[in-house]
Amino acid sequence: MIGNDIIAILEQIAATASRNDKEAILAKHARDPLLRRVLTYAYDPFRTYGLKKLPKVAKRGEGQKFIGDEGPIWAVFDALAGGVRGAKAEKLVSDWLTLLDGDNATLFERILLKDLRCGISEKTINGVIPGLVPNFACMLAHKFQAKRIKRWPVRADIKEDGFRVLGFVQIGRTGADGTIYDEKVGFFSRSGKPYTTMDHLKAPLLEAVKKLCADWQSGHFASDIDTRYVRHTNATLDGLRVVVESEVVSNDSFAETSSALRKKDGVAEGASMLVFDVVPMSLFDGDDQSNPDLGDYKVRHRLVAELIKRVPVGAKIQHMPSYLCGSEEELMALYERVRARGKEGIIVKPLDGIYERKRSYSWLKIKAEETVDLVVKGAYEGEGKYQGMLGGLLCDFEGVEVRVGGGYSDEERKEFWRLYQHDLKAAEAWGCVGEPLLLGTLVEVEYHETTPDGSLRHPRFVRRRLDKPVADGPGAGIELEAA
DNA sequence: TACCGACAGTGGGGTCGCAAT
DNA sequence: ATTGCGACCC
DNA sequence: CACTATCGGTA
Repeated sequence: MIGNDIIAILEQIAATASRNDKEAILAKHARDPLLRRVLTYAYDPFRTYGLKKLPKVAKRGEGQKFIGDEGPIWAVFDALAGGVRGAKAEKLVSDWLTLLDGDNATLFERILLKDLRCGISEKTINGVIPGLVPNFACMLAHKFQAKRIKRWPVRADIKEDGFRVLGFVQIGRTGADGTIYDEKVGFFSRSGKPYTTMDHLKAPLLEAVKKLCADWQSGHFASDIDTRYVRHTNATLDGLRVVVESEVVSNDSFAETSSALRKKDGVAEGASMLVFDVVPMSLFDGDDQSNPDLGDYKVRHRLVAELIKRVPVGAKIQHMPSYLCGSEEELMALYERVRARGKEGIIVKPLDGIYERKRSYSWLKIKAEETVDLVVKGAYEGEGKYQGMLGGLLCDFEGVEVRVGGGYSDEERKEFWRLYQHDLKAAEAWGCVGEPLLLGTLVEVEYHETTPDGSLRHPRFVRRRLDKPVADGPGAGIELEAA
């Protein structure tokens, strides 16, 4: 196949809204090497190209093409993925854009933007061609709904406002089949990106896991641990290859933690690792999202406790506090207590819950939601499927401009954009906004919390408040943004 | 038949590194 | 030194 | 992180 064929396939996939049809088209061409390479280069999250806006060039009608899955063009992607940036990168891209013909240039652009624009992504692709696109997944929570709780009591873990860190810990050992497993520890984010600022926690964590496994295999405390889990951990290497699930916080502030963890050549000295789960690493090896044989949360919670007991003194590795709750009332009372202690909220987990490598209704998060009414100061257009309608509203929050870009229905995006255009025209015609339809009106905005800069974290539109008078009178304080 | 779970695709504040200015 | 962009975290 | 829209399997 050549690039033109790939574009034709992408058009076919884009043309149908049916997910089954998209999958069928993918399946039909699943063996084509060019398609496979295109899908991988576009959707592998570990390949980034450093360009979100592509250089404009005068395209030729006829020119170079993608031919099969080989050729010099792939070196361009590899160079960008390898870190080539700036003018050098821009020249590479614009040179190729002038060489490629129309379809092939389009394909080139879509891969670089990491969006083939046909309504498929890593999940659908891997569903049809298992393992084609590299990915990483860990367990995540849904918003709390009481009806999701099937049995009481539940365990409520504290939810810290920090960073999810998964520690992959492997103890050096020769396996039954002779495979040699190195001794190593790696820290990763919830999307599988490595953290480099917590190397000082590797040795103590490794030490704790080693002791845990030694005591485990000597039958030290295994008698009261779920037999399924013991069988797995003793009969396989899983006990020596574990993933330690934690939240890392530093200096009691999300911004501080963010700064400490992102520094390129830094050590997050103040970082505390709050461990809330331990899972056999084998669960992360294959495509399976879960394995009921790997123990329920009762077992894993106990394992975390045993692990933490074996952490060398002084190392900032602790057990995330958690509490048993027997009713919804107890949950809410606990939530209020932890909020009063400055924590973000709680994560509710069933005692018999298995670890699932996906967003699961088994974990339910409760966190703060605040509401405020804001004056609309401006608006901006959306992108992609929201072109020609509202992208978001510019709102005033105590003198700080907050962009509110989510929460609208598609109908509201169209309507608000119309109203905004009307207000702009009126202002142009009369030099002022006479009776504005959108500008100067109130909208209710929900958010998580205020930020240190005085803005809103996670702002989203709830509804208009035309029923409520604007504090300073209708249309007060309107300034149209400069063109 | 009506509901709901999984996906895709929009959008936010804030932090860093890097390249251009 | 400052600014803007891209990648990531939430 | 937050949200909405859609398809298609389930209840």
